Amino acid sequence: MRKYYTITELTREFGVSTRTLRFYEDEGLIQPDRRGRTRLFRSADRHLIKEILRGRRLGFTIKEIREIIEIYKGPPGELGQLELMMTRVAQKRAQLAQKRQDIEDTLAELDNVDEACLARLAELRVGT
Amino acid sequence: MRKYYTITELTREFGVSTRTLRFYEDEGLIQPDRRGRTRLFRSADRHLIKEILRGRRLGFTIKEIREIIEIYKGPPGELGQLELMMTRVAQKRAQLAQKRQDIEDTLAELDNVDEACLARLAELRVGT
DNA sequence: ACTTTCTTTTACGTAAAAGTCAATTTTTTC
DNA sequence: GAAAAAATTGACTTTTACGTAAAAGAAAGT
Repeated sequence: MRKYYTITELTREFGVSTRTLRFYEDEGLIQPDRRGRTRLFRSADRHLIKEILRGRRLGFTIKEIREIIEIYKGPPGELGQLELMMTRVAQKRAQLAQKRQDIEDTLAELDNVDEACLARLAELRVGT
Repeated sequence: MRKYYTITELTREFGVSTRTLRFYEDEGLIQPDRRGRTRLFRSADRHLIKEILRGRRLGFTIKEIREIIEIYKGPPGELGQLELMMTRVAQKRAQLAQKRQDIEDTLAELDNVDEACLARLAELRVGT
């Protein structure tokens, strides 16, 4: 485990710009250390960035991503808090289930297209 | 099967605004008929709207959604075309696979959170 | 016919999520 | 310790995906 990552190391690893990481910091999604004014990212930050980008790929907004991250941070002690948390988890799970269904549906349609293509290819080979 | 849907029927069914549907028309994603200047949507359009919204939920851009739709429209005859098409299908499939993986990963993390919550709840019941 | 409710076009506005540019530090390297 | 390379901040711009408002043309109920 390394101690710190520089900003450019991470931009290269994840294919994002420094502006993007700075933006995520402004949004409170990550809190890199500072040495003077220079940002020093720990592996916790690196992991968070991974999660942010995952959320982004899934079409979650920054706000939604923040919600998810706050869930991870989360389980404090109190009972009411815990119930709230579990409600949130259930909501996110539902959103993800919807997305998964959307993916299955889309894949199914692509399967059809693929089959149609293959059928047409077969016809061509026989010589329509 | 009904012949036509009005724009507001569809906005209500899908929970989108008229502006949104007109925007999709401007973008060439749907092509409703016209009686005079009034739009008349057929079930083909209705189906396309479903697909557009599915893509939207998955975080695809309009451009990407258009690509998918054009794939569906597609299999013309020619060989080169078919190969291109199958390449595109493969690409979309890869994107969807990535998203699916992202979903599984996120769900796994939510499972952890859930377990942590349950464990803490159990502690509380015993009386920490 | 009259009012109400829809619908259309045109055009400007906006929020989210960065990109870009410029002007400084800061850090690194020789 | 000076020059080069990397990082920072702040401001402005851009793109996407619509929102909103205005003005006017149809449709439908009464």
